[in-house]
Amino acid sequence: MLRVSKLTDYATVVMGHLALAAQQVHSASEVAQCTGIALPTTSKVLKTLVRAGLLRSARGQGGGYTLARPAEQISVAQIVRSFEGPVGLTECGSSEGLCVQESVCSIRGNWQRINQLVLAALEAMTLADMIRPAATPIRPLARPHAQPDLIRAGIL
Amino acid sequence: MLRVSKLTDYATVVMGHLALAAQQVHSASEVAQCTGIALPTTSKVLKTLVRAGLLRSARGQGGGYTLARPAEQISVAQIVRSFEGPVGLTECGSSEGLCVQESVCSIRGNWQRINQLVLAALEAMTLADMIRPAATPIRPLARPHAQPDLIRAGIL
DNA sequence: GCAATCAGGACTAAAATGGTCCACAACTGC
DNA sequence: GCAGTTGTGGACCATTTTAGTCCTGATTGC
Repeated sequence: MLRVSKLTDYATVVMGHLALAAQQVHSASEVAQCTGIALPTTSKVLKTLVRAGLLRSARGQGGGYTLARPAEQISVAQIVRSFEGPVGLTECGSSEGLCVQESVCSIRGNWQRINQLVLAALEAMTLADMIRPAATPIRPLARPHAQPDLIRAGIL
Repeated sequence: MLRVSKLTDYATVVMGHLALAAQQVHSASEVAQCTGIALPTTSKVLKTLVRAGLLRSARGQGGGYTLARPAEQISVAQIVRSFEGPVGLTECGSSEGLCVQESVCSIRGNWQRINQLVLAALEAMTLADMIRPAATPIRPLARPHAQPDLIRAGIL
């Protein structure tokens, strides 16, 4: 459904939680409790984020997780990539002989452009933006311009 | 992997094929042959597109499929929606008690904004654009044509 | 040493996806 | 009206992906 996996979704929630108290160390069980995500799953998410370099971890008593960088320097795209791999709406790379016609190939090329737009959207939003209440637009101009598109498309 | 389903991918190829000779009627087998997609699958895709109102069909000898509207009036978003349902990167609607914290809720809200950007990108690209050769194929960043799209969408 | 905590990976269950097939309905041409 | 062609709708199955759990081991602090 053109959707991000649940793990990715959890990851943004988890990262958001850590970002709210960025200076302190959070254990997996604390994060699980505060976010309402089951502990084993939370743990899995945290481990993945460490491997992706977005979190730092410390073992032993008093150990836990902290952001590897300030929230302003962590983009949603980075979080998504940690779980979904390189962002790409179509397979494209793994061609299956579909590209027998130039029409097909032009379509593939154009999918790339769409990819770039999506990627740019994910790149532009930082973790710091995510924990900011949604009502406040990050870029004041974004709203008024996006709205007409939606209306034009008959979605709203 | 934040990707559109294969059926959706096929659909853009199929729609592209029909758009290249929009005035003539294409049978399912002709489309299958020209696109290289297996006939039963092609048929499934075509049926879905008819039900979505993007194609018109005619039965019997000399029957087949044609675009319901000019290619300029068919957006990629409409094609995607036919197969993926309403575009949304996160579940959000089907809340599972994750929204126990305001931090979480702000994150959900911000996901909505990302959704809107993605949607705008899909909305902005029409079928007519898709069959136009991607002038400069597959080069990340700074393409003269992509740039205005990003600005219009409020991303840059 | 012991308890707390993360690390890595195996494993399972459930769901989504892709793909095929069939019986039927509608249309065309003769 | 009949035969052949073409779309319709839905059932069905195999495969892959995803989500989630659990276990064993390593590291750290007291």
